[in-house]
Amino acid sequence: VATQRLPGQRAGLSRDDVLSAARALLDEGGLDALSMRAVARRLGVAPNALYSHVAGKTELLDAVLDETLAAIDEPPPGAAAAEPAAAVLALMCSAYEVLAARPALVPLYVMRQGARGERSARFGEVLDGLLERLGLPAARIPEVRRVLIVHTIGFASLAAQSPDDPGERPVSADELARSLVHGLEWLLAGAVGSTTDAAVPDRARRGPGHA
Amino acid sequence: VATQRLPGQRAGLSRDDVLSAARALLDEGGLDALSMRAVARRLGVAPNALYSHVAGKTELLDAVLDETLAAIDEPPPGAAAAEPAAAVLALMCSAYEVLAARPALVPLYVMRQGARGERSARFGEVLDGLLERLGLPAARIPEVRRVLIVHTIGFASLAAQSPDDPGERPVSADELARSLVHGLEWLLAGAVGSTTDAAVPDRARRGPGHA
DNA sequence: ACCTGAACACCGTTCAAGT
DNA sequence: ACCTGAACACCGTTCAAGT
Repeated sequence: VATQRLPGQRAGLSRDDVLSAARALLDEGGLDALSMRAVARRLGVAPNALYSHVAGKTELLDAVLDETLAAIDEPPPGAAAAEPAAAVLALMCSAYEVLAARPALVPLYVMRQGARGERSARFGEVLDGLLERLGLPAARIPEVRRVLIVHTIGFASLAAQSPDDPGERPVSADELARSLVHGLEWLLAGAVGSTTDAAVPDRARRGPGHA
Repeated sequence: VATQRLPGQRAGLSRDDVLSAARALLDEGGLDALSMRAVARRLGVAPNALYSHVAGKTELLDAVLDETLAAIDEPPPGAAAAEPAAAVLALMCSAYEVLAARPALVPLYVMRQGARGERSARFGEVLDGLLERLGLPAARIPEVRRVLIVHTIGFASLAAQSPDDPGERPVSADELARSLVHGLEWLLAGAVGSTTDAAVPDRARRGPGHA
């Protein structure tokens, strides 16, 4: 992108160029590597050129974060209707994987209120729909949504831990994923059980270890 | 602390002075307000003077974080033996309150692997002891510990959200605390239930809403 | 041992100016 | 509308020097 330009010539930058450069820096060097000046350097422009396409660093980070959430797999409508509990598990696991794949973003997701972009909103709506289909009364849905998301993001942030600290036991990714699912099942069973006692299928109670 | 000094005179700084200055900045202006130079400014010394008492910013933050965890209330040995489930709830609620009271530290706690100081280690040991007393087999304790801590830190980070974003519904502190406890109860019930089905007392199943 | 002056290599953001 | 030069007010950290 850094083709030599004479002074006064346009760089032909687009907002997407800025976002992808930011994403690339994030993946290569983590959150520390992502500075406005580094993005500009990578694009071959002056640092302040970015402000024509982005309001500031915060907006840039929010955009990258929300864009990332687009990769979350929504459960097919059929599965949502037939097995809502399994669909919740699948949805949360997908969110976990998406965030764990871009570890540097997780602390950001935590620092903010969980991102306010449209992808994030969509994720919440899909989850709410599944919880409704599970038979939860509308009044309990915000709490259960909160609990499930906190759990999932929390485990994503565990998975995102940089291996720069060799002193601690690493906790294999496998073990972490199993704990994630176990916790989700316990939370779901508790949430549903505190309302009706027979609304969660057996397989969401036993966990994958017994499959 | 910033008494006028002639050049060449000692400032009489101690490591504790540096830590408390850092804590004060953190409480007043959040994580952004805590810079080495700001700490030095507040103490009336040159920025590099701090490096005589602290290895660097990271070590300083770790020290403040771990010191904060000292405020977590350990359950009295009697309660731990008689009502281990209730003791777990009390322990986690105390940790939640301590972290929620110093909101700026929560993202840090999340970004690191949950702090590696001795207070943090002590917290883990106490929790492990309670889980053992609950009747959990040793092999399942790491997982349950992980799940409970992720849940608690996650809710602390929710509670720590700065109110700088008036667009979202605030979610009252009360509502948040209730969700925290509900989630803890669900997780405990699930963890214990997946082993023995009668080891968790009724009150840890019903939740505080029915008290 | 503890502290300062000066410096290095960075930041995010703004302002005025150019095309 | 898009970009640059220059600047402002910051960072964390290091090095040599002073007492």
